[in-house]
Parts: sequence; structure tokens; C-alpha cells
Amino acid sequence: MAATHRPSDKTPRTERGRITLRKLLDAAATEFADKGFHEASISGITRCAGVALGTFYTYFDSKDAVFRALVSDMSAGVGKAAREALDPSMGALEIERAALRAFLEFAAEHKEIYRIIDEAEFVDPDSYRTHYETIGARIEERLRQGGESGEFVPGLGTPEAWALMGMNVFLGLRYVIWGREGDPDFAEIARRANILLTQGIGR
Amino acid sequence: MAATHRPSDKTPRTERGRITLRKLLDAAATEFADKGFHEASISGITRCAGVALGTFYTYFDSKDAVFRALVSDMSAGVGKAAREALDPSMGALEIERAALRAFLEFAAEHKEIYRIIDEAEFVDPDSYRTHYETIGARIEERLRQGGESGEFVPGLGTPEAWALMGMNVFLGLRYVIWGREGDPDFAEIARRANILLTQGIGR
DNA sequence: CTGAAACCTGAACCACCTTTCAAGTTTGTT
DNA sequence: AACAAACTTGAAAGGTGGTTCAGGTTTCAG
Repeated sequence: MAATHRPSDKTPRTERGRITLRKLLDAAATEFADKGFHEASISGITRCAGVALGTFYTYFDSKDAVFRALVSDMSAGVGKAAREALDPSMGALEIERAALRAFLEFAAEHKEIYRIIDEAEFVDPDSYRTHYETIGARIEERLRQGGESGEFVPGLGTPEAWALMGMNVFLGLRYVIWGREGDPDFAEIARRANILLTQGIGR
Repeated sequence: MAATHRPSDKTPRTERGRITLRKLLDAAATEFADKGFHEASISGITRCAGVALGTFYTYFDSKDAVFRALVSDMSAGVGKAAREALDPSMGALEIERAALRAFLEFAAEHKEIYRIIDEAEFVDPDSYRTHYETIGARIEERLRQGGESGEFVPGLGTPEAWALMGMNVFLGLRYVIWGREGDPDFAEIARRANILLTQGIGR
């Protein structure tokens, strides 16, 4: 068997342990978002969590391991936020606008998620790729359903799904992370993106 | 005066120096693309370039400096490739298809560029941001011209430009960097993206 | 109550890497 | 040829920070 990431079970067994683990995860999120993976230090994380350095290794095998744990936590968070904003009773078109708007608002509230997931490209490529492939597949499925219901043109597939995902991510980068004075609000951005998506820019 | 990046002129003055500088830059591109910024080492770069460790500091002030030099080199490379593939005689719509196709082909030939620019987000955020804002501004200008010529709808602006840029970047990520067996070729991707862009997916 | 397992502690270990520097070699100019 | 400037060299200084570990404390089932 190859070098699989055996979880090497460090799950806490007592209440006290569960509390410490949570403190460490929260501290790690702050520290990584603040300084980036490489500038962040274990001692910074434990200091922020209020525990001793050695305690860290009771719960994680390495610096990489805690980062991986964080990424999968947060990737799940994005998915959950999207699911909650959507409602099967909406039309396909409306769903896409709501999804983008929910994403923008979620990103605004959790800017650290943006940065941590981006950095996963270098620290943990597998989970980075999984993150986008999961979201891409979800979008593709929505497009397909929209095609079946007749709201979208038929034959939409992976390229269109990734194009749409890229649109959303870059709008988030520009208007959430790098937002400027006088920028349009998220609803307006979602509206314009929706027009672009449904009608195109051709005349 | 604040901590401005003074170039602290290390430009080579002899032919021999120019050759060594080029060897170092090429080696750095390989090394950074291969291992990422933090895993890469100066000694790895100099070994790959076939010079002594100390020689590095004749041409660069630090590890950061060589990375910065590389990013601006490559950012310029992307711009140049785009400019060469475009021709003012093309229609606005055709220009966008050609731009995407040229970008995909360029990325395929220089996958290391993709990774190095992405990592600049963390190593040198300023040049990362400049990179995308420059490209975004160029796209926005093209959209505006297309609006004036009547090929595109009027009123296109920053949001549409960033949406389009995101589309292109993510199609590159999916089909160039993560390309799979049986994927459509770049011309087909550019064609489908162009349809999406001009007509939208609405019915 | 009691013993074992879980948990915590923080100094020290250790591997690695950037950067410096003093001394030697090459290049180009007068 | 002769000299200065440009360039090269590689050992070692100097720092950093992930990881270990032996010993102490807390928790909890029986």
C-alpha cells in the first residue's frame, strides 16, 4: 500500500480534548488566514489557542495535517452555504443568480476561507482540485436540469460549468476581496452576471 | 523614505554576466514551478544553473527578488502572446475567441507560468493583483470598443470584464492544467465559450 | 477510591536554508 | 602589458521553526 494519509486516529476521547481540538482549529484558521501557510507557525497557533506547543501534536501529525483538516472543513462550509440559499422551487435562472449572490455574501463574511482554499493549491493540491471539481460538478448538474426544463439551451456541459464557476470566483476576487469604494453591491453584481449568463453580450 | 523596492542595480555589465543572469532566471523558473516558492532553494537554483551559491547574490538581493523578477517577466509574456494573436481587423467577437484560444495555447506551452503567477498571490501580492488588473483593464477596453462598434450590447464594464477573465482562467485550469483524456481540443473550447459569451445560455 | 488512559507541558533537538564575505579569477579598456 | 572593475567561489555564520520526549496533571470507568 502506498503512502495513504492514514488518519492515525487522534480523535479526542474526552470533553476536555474536544474543546482543545476546537480551540486549535479556530486558532489555526486565524493564523493561516493572517500569515499564510508558511509564515504561520505552530507556536503561533498554540499561543493563540492558549495551549502548550506540544499539545498540538496530540491532535495533529504535522503542520500539513492541520491545514488539510481546515480546508476540508471550509470546503464543506461553502457547499452548505450554497445549499441553504437555494430552493428547488426557484427557476433555473433564478437559482444561478441566488447561488452567485450567496457565494459573494459568504465570501465577504469569511474572507479567510478564500485565502486558505487558494493556498491549498500549493500546500495540498488534491483537496484544492477536489474542491473545484465538486463545485463544478454541482454547477454542471444545475445547467443540465435547466436544459431539461427548457429554461436553458440544451447540450450544456463541463466547459460551460467551469466558465460559470470562473466567472463567479473572479467576481468574488474583484468585488469581495479587492472591493473598492463605490463598487456596485452584491445584488447588482449578481444581476449583471445573470444577464451576461442568460443573454450574452452579443447584439 | 519608506521601504520601497529599490532595484539596487545588479544589471550585468559584461557578456559573461548576462549569460549567467539568464541561466539563473531559467533555473529559477524551473525550480519554482517544480517545487513551489518555499520548497525551492537558492542552492537548488544555482546547482541547476551550474554556478556557485554566492553568485546568486551578484544578481538578486534575495529569494523574493528573483521571484518578483520572474513574475513580471512572465506576466509580460502572457500579454505579448495575446497581443500577437490579435489583429485589429478582426471583429470584436472574433477577437475574444482568438484571445481565449491564444491564452489556452500559451498556457499549454508554459504550464510553469500558471503556477508561478498563482503563487504570487502569496509571495508577492502586489504583482499578482497588478497582473490581473492589467489584463482585466485590457478586456474591459475591448468590450467597450465592441459596444461602440455595435457588435456587443452597450454599457459593458468592469463586472463583465472580470467575469470573462474568470471564464478564461478557469477554462485554462480545467482543460490545460488538469486536462483529461478525451477532452475537447482548445479550438472547440474557445468556440463553446464564445457561444456562451455572445448568446448566453438562456432560451 | 484507584489505576490506567488521556491529556498537557515546554525545553531542547535538529535539519535545513538564506545570506554574507574575503579571497581568487576573468574581462575589457587604456 | 597592466590595471580596475566585474564576476565567481564555497565555507560558514546566523536564524528559524517543525518535531520530539520524558515527566507531570486531569479525567473517568469500574
